Amino acid sequence: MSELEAEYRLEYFEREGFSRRECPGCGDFFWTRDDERDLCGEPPCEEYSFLDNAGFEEEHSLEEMREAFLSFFEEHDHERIEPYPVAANRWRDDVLLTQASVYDFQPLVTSGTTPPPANPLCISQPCIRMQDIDNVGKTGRHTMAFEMMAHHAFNAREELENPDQYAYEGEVYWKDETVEYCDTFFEWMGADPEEITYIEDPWVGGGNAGPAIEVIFRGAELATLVFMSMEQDPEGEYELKDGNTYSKMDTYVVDTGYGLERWTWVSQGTPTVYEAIYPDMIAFLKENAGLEYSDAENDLVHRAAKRSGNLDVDAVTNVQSAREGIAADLDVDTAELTALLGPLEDVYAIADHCRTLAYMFGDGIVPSNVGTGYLARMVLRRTKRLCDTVGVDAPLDELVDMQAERLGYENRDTIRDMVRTEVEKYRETLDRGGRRVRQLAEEYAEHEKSIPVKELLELYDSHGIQPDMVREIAAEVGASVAIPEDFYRLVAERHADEDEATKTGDTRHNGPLAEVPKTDRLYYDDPKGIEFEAVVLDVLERDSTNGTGADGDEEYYDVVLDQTLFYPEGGGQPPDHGTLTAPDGTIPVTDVQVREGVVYHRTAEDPGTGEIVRGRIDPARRRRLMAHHTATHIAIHAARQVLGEHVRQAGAQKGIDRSRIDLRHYDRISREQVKAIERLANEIVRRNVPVRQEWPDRNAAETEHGFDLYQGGVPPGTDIRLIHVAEDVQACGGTHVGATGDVGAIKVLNTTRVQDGVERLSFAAGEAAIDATQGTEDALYEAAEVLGDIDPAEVPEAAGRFFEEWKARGKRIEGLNEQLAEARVGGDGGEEVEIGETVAVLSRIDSGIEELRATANAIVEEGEIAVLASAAGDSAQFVVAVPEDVEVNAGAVVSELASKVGGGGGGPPDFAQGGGPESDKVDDALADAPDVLRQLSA
RNA sequence: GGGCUCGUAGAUCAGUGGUAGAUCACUCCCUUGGCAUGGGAGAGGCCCCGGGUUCAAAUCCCGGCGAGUCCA
Repeated sequence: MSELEAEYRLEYFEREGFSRRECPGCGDFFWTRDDERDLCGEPPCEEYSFLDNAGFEEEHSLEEMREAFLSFFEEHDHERIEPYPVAANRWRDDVLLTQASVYDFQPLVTSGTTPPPANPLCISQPCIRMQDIDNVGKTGRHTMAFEMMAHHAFNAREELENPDQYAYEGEVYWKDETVEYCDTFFEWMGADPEEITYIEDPWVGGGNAGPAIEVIFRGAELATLVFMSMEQDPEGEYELKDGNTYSKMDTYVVDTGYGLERWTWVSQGTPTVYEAIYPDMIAFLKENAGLEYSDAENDLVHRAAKRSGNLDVDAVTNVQSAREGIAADLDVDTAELTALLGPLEDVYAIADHCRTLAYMFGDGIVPSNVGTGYLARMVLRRTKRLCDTVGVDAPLDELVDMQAERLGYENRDTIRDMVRTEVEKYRETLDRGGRRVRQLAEEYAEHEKSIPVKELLELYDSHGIQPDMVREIAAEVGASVAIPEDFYRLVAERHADEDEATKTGDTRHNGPLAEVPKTDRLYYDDPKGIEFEAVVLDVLERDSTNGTGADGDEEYYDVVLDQTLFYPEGGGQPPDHGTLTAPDGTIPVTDVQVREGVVYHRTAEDPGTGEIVRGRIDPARRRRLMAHHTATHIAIHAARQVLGEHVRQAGAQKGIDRSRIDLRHYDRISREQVKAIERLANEIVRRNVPVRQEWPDRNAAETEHGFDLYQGGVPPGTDIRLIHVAEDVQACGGTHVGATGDVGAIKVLNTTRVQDGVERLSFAAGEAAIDATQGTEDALYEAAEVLGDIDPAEVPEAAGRFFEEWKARGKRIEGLNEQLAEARVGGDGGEEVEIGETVAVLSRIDSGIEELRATANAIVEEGEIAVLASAAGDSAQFVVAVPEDVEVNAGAVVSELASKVGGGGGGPPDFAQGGGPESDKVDDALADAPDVLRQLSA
C-alpha cells in the first residue's frame, strides 16, 4: 500500500531488531520489536489498555509532562524555544489559528527563506482545533485546546550547487535519529519498548508531503513523526494517496508532534483525558453545578467513560446511537445513562473551552464578527450555554481567568474585561432574539400554523437565534415548530452562491519583470536625501495589452535604475513622486512599485537605457508621508497605553492629508479616550526623541521584543528592520522623520467602527494636522455666523435653543392651522353645492397640504363634504374628505380631479389626497368637481 | 472579506405609497387613611442622514452612518 515503502527501511529499526508487519485489521504496515504482535495497536484494531493501568513509571501533571519532554530534548542537544501565539494569522495569512507546532515555521522557515530560531529545536506549542468542538467532552479524548510538544530539525541538501540560497545548510538529522529520539524518550519515561508500534502512514497536506510514522502505545496515538520532504509537482516521481504526484525538495524538515494531553493522560490512566489535565477545574465545576454521585453511580460513570474512550468516535456521527451502544454494553437504560453522563460531559467541555478562550484572549484575539474574533465569540457563547445548561453559576470571566492564571498570562484583567463585555453582548442578543421569537410564535399560534423553516433560517442566519431556543419559546406560547434534520445544511445553502464575487486582485505591475539586479535603495541610509544620480538599467514599455494597464489604455514606462531614493508603495505608505532628469529633459515620476527587490519608476517617457539620470523626489510629499508614518507608530503606541496592551494594528494607510490605522479593540473608543490618545501622542512629539532604525537578526529581535513587532505583517529574511520611536519598537520598511518633534503635531480626526472589534482611527500629522484643525474651525465659525454672528463658543447652546424654538414653532403652526381651518368653516370660505342630501364645500386655498388637511377635517366635522384645492408651489394639490355616513368615495373623487391636472391620487374612502403638475388647471378642475361628485355618488 | 436583518415617543415595538400609532414609563386629576390597584386627561416624534422615483415616501430605489447576525 505504501508508495514510500523504501523510505521506512530505517537502519535504526534494523539495528534494534524491529520487524515490519501488515495489520490484519486495517491493512497498515507497522514496525514492532514484539515478535508475537499481529495487530497495529491503534483503535479500532485494538482498545486502550492504559486506562486504570498507567503506562509510564510515574504519574505526571500537565506541567510536569511538558517539562519532562522539553528537558529530555534539551539534554539531547535541542534548544528549547518559547511557544508562538495561538493566533497564527499574526504571522501568516492562510490560516486563522495555530493547529500544530510546524505552523510556527511556515511558510518562511520551511521554505528556507528565513532561518529557524534554533536548529534543532524543541517546543510545546499551544494549538486550537475548532473542528473537534462537537466531540469535546463526549469522547473522553478530544480537546479543542491542546499543546503539541515537538522536536524539529531543518535540513537542506548537501549536494546543492548554490547552498547560499537557503537560510540553513546541511543535514541536522533525519529519519533514523528522529525515531531513535522518540523511542529513547519512551524508554526514559519508563514505557515498555515492546509495546510501542510504529505505523507507516505517509503524510500529505498543503502542497507538501513525505513519509510519516504514527507512534502507538497501549492503543493511544502518542506521537506523529512527519518527514516533510516533497512538494507537489506534476512531473514528480511519487504518486501519493491524494492522487497527486510529488518530487523531493531541496529543504527537508523533521516535523514531529507529541500530544501533551495524551501523554499526561497515559501517565495517569484516568478514564478520560479531562480528569488527567484539569483535575482542579473539574472539581470546582462539579461542586459549583452541584453534581454529586453515589458510589454506584461513580462506578457506572467510570465504566461508561472507558467505553467512550474505546469508541472510534470519528466514525460515529450520531452521539445518541453511540450512547445506546454503551448503555447496552453496561446493561443500563439509555436515558438513565444520558442523565448521568450529560452534565459531566458539559463540565469537561466547559473546562476545555475556558482554556481555549484563555489562549485566544491571552494572545490578543479580540471578539469580533470576523476572523479569529468570530471563532472566539462562538466558543464563548457555546461555553456560556453549556454553563447555563449544567447549572454552573460562576461568572464566565472567572472561569476563563482560572485557566489564564494557570497558563501564566499577564493581561488577565483585560481578558476578564473582554469576557464580561462579550457575555453582556450575548445576553442582549438573547433578549432581542427572545422578544422576536415570542412575537413571531404568538403570531403563528394565533393562526394555528407552525413556524415555517424559512423563519427558522432567518432567525438563525440574521439574528443568531438557535433553533432550540425557538422551540423552547414556541412551546411556551403554544406554537408548533418543526426543525429539519439538515438545518445547518439549509443554512449553508443560503450562503452557497456567495463565493462568485471573488476579488479581481491587483493587476498593477504584473507584466514581465526586468532581468536586472535588485535596486540599491538609498532612502534607508539617507532618509532626508531628495536628489541622487543613477544609471538606467532597463526601461519596460507598458500598456493595457500586457496586463499592466490598471488605468485603461494609458501607455507608460517602468524605469529601472541601479539605485534610487524613491520609496516604492509598501507597508501602507504611498510611493514618492518626483522627476528623473535625463540629457534629453526632465520626466515626472508618477508611481513607484517594487517587485522582487527591483524598483520600477513609472514615467510617461523613455529616458533611454544606459543613460545617467538625475533623480529628484518631491520633498513636500515625502515630508508629509514621513510625518504621517512616524505619527502612525506614535498613535498605535498611545492607543495601547490608553486602551490596553491587547490593541494591535489590523491595517493601516498613510497619506498626504490624513492617515488611518485600524485597531483591534473590543469596544467603541469613547471621546474621552480619543482625547487621552491625542494628548499622549503629542507628548511624545514634544519630547522630540530620535527615531532610530536598526537591522538586527530576526530571531534575536523576536526574543527581545516578541511578536508585537509585527504590527504591519511579518517581513521575510534573516535580518529585519526595526524602527524605534520612543519606547515603541516595530518591524517596518517605511520612511521616517529623524526625531518625533519633526512630526509637528498629531490630530485625531475621527473614529469609526470598521468591523465589530476593529476601530479605525483617522488622524492628521504635521502640516496636515493644522489644515484639519483649521477646517473644523472654519465650519464652526461659519455656523456661528449663520446663527447670527455669535461667539463660536456659544454655538452649541444657540443651536440647541434654535432647535427647540423651531420645534415649538412647528407645534404652534399646527395649532394655528386648526384654528384657521375652523374659522374658515364659519366664514364664507367657499362655494357650497348640494350633493344629494349633503352639502359639499368647494374651495381653493393656496397653501400647504397640512393646512388643506386641517381645513378638510374641520369641514367634515360639520357634516359636510370637503373638496379643497391648492396651487401653491409647483404643483396642484387636492384634498377630499367625506363625512362618515355619506356614500361618496373620496379616493375616486380625488383620482378623477387629479387626472385633470395631469397627475393622480387616492386614499381611503373618507379622506383622500392627490395632485398633479399642471397647476394652471386647478380652477377648471374645481369647477368640474360638483359634476364629479354627483356622478360618483350616484 | 462576503451574505442577511434592523434604525419610528424615554424603553419595547406596530405601521407594505395617502391625516404617524400601541404598550410600558412620565406629568396632572379622580378613587384610597396609606400602599397595591383602578378610572380619566396630557405631554412627549428632523419616522438615522443625504439623494432619487412619485401628485404624494416612515413606507419603494441608490448612497452614507449606526447596530445586530451568519459564513470562510
